[in-house]
Amino acid sequence: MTSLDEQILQRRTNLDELSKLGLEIYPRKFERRHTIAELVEAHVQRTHDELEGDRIETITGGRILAIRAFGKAGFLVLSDGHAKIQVYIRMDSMPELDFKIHQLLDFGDWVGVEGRLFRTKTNELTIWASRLHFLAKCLLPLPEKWHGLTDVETRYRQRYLDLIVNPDSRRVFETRSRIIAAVREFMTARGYLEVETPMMQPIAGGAIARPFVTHHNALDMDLYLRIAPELYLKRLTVGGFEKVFEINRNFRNEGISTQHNPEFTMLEFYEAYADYQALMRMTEEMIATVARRAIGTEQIVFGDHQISLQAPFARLSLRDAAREAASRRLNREVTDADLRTRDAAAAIAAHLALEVDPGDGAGKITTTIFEALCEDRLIQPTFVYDLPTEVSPLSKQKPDDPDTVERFELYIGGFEVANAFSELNDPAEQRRRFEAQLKDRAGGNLAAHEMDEDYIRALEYGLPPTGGEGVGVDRLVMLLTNSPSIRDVILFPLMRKRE
RNA sequence: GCGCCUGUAGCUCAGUGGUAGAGCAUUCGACUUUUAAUCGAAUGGCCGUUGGUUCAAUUCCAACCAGGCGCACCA
Repeated sequence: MTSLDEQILQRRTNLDELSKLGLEIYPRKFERRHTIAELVEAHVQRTHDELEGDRIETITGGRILAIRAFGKAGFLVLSDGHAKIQVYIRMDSMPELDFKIHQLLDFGDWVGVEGRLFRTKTNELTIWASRLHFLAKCLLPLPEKWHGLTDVETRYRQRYLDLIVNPDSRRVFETRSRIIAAVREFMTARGYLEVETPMMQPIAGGAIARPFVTHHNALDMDLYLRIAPELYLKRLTVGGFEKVFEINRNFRNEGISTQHNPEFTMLEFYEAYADYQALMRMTEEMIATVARRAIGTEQIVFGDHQISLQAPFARLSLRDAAREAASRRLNREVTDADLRTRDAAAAIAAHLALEVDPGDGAGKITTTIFEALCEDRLIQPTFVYDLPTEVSPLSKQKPDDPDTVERFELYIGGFEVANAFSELNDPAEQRRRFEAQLKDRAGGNLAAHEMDEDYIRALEYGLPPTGGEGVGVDRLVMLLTNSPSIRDVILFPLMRKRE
């Protein structure tokens, strides 16, 4: 028999023995007078003498995280997830039955306790148990108390174990919840309406990415899991909702990395009458505000870096960034004209040993140069603005420069956190952009945008000047919780199936 | 998809071409204020899977499975 089998058998035997004592081994409810967190918060400052004077009686419950038994007495450590408290068990302080229950408990079981608060010799806040109630059995052995669970695969596949034994992991997800609440509060306070748009879409639009395909049986229709809510949210702006936002999942059928999970959470919002400059100001305020509310500071530590999220953030044009980085790297002057000429840009990329597709134009190549040379160096929050039109099928061009759009990406910690632009609202130009994407698609780029006739029709009804933005919520959580991998901030990241 | 690394007890980790090791956990014994409780004893292994080399493989080699990191794709 293996150690695992043996330990499971022992726990089952203990459960059988509990049953033989006449207990309901899966009781239906237990009424707590206080949670453990409430007890700790209310009494952690109280001294031994104060507690003896007050005689505070409580009824509480939790999972057993430690058992230290010695003969006719012992200690349990109970957790309610937020806080821990010690319980003192004495044979002569409780009914015989309750003490027998104590002898059949295993690490991980759920119990309820009645008793009085006191402080031990070592000054630990403790419940002196007068009753012990069995609530549920943990039939499988838990990871070790001291080293905890470090195997990342088990942490992701069996997140419940991670949450039981690794308080830091639990804290990440509590912070995640606060971050999302703070974002929602920020948007709502600014008069934004929260909406939900389709996750299953007949045309996967609003981003450049490969979608997941699914099928509706009754309609016998293929559908795509959305890669972005963008085109639907802008339809709402056409419909007269001037400020809308959605916080929800997007699905992109692409590689997995420390910064990419196939499903990820995005805040996306649209504001009529705003342009990308207004969105930059709003974004830096939002990120600073959310950081303050969720973690209490704008100064964060991310890996080896100290990052200040205090507004205003740096601003850098993409062409300038690419030009300067390429000039430095090649040790010669690269001009703006070089980056705007296909052949010159391609030659520069070649010198930089960057791969360029034959179909890539000057704008795409400039973006490639930027991504290779600049992206991971943008540690402090930086708006990279004025992107090439070629890589921005839904953004509005600059009035004096049709090759450039009013768009920015926000970089923090070396990766992209947000992407925003003045929305293209000219239906004729939008049709031309879609057609360019179709050409790209015909050339084999499965991520290129499809034609969306209904979206063009919506624009024909009139989209007011509008600014729109997407914020990668998971990445924001990574930054604010100092998590190096997106999987550390997603409760159940996608894993390969295992038999 | 490519490259590098990892997989040994429930957990955390050592280790070796010749019958497999520790700590915690588990079991038994002692113990009525411990807190990584302590003390004594014991149990627990298809060394990821399948092949190959070898007298002999957990160890060397290959493929596969799973994971991590990097690249690519992208947010």
